[in-house]
Amino acid sequence: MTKSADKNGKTRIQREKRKQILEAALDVFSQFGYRGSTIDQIAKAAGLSKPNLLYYFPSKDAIHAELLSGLMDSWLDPMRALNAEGDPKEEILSYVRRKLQMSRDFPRESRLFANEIIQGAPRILPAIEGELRDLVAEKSAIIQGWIDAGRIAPLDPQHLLFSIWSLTQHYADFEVQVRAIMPSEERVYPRAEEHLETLFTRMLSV
Amino acid sequence: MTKSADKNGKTRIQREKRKQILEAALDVFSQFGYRGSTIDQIAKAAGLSKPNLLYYFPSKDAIHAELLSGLMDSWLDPMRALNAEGDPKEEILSYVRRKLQMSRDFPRESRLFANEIIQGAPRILPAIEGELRDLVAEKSAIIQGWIDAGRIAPLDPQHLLFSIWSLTQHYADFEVQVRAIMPSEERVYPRAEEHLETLFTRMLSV
DNA sequence: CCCCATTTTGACCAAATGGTCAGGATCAGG
DNA sequence: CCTGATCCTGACCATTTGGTCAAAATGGGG
Repeated sequence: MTKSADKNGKTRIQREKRKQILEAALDVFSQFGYRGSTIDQIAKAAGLSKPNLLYYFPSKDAIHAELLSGLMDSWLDPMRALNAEGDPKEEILSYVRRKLQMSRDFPRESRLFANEIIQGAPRILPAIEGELRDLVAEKSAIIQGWIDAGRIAPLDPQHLLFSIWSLTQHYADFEVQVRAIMPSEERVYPRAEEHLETLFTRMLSV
Repeated sequence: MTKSADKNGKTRIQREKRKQILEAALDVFSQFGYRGSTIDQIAKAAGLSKPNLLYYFPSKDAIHAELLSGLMDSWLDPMRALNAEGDPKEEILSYVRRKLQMSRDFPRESRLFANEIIQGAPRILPAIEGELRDLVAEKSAIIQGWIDAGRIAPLDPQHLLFSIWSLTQHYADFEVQVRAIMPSEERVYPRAEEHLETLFTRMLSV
């Protein structure tokens, strides 16, 4: 009890290796989806043997579940920050910018999520029908309030949110396609940000 | 030579069964991705035994390849129809409407494509870097021409095309999420069409 | 209804996959 | 530097998977 089981219930090695494994698993799962990925692949990517990996996680499923559960929360953060008290147009534009930043900085997470949804969300449907749904309801109401007050142009708040998601996540999820079409363009994201700023500015102007 | 090998080089049964198989494979591949799908799954969905399926197609890969190659072409059709001679705003809006219709009528095809791209487009990268890239270049030039003529508001033509793709395909690829958030809403697509019409109208107005 | 081409099947195979286990290597506190 | 806990490995196992094959069933033109 003295040497092991520190405050976290884990040793230093456990913390390090678990992080390594999750990092590798993110690489693999985000590219091949759950069923298309193998424990061996993940183990190799993490620099471990398969039995060694299974010493840290009980199963393939457990790794995937841990990744997803950690993801959902941070994924919703940019939307949570949407503040009813702020300036409507600026609030929405900030949300778009934050979301685009996440596509740029965490494309693997975006693809992991996309894979899960496309395949019918077998593992996170509850979270979508719960947390996400509630959050959407809350923020839709705020946006509707802005519209009713004549502070932004009228539109469907829920579809506005869908538009924000699809426009921003596209750059991460379909990165290969984007790059194939603008190969020389190093600065995809700055241009994308400009474009989306233009788009939403025009769209929201009364 | 008399009884078999009609004009198509295939018998009636071959034509029927191959169609059945492709139909079933579309169901399965679009949901689980290539690596996540099994021949047995497809065979069962098509009402055949595995060896019987393999009598009609030489391998799992061949089925997938045939689906994808057939897809690429029809996928680009709506963009091909974009006509430099037409009214700019109406041309773009028609393109959006056609693309949204495809999401509504062929969601499995959309997801098959999305799966392929997310996973790095291992099988259709050439087509993307070829046909698609050329078509984008061509249509971007047309749009740029409209902008230069002051007929639509200025914006980045390539990113405009990305926006059209992402906004419309989202309703097919993330259908589960959309439905989870608007479960009561039977009329997702009519509303989506209205929303996108509003969005692009505002965006393109000088 | 005969006969050959076409279609279908069950049995089979090698490789891959998720997971287990006993024992050996290593680490760190005393 | 000893000792028990932690960490790691090779060997192993059952199941799944992509694919083959010989032989049986079926079909349809003559």
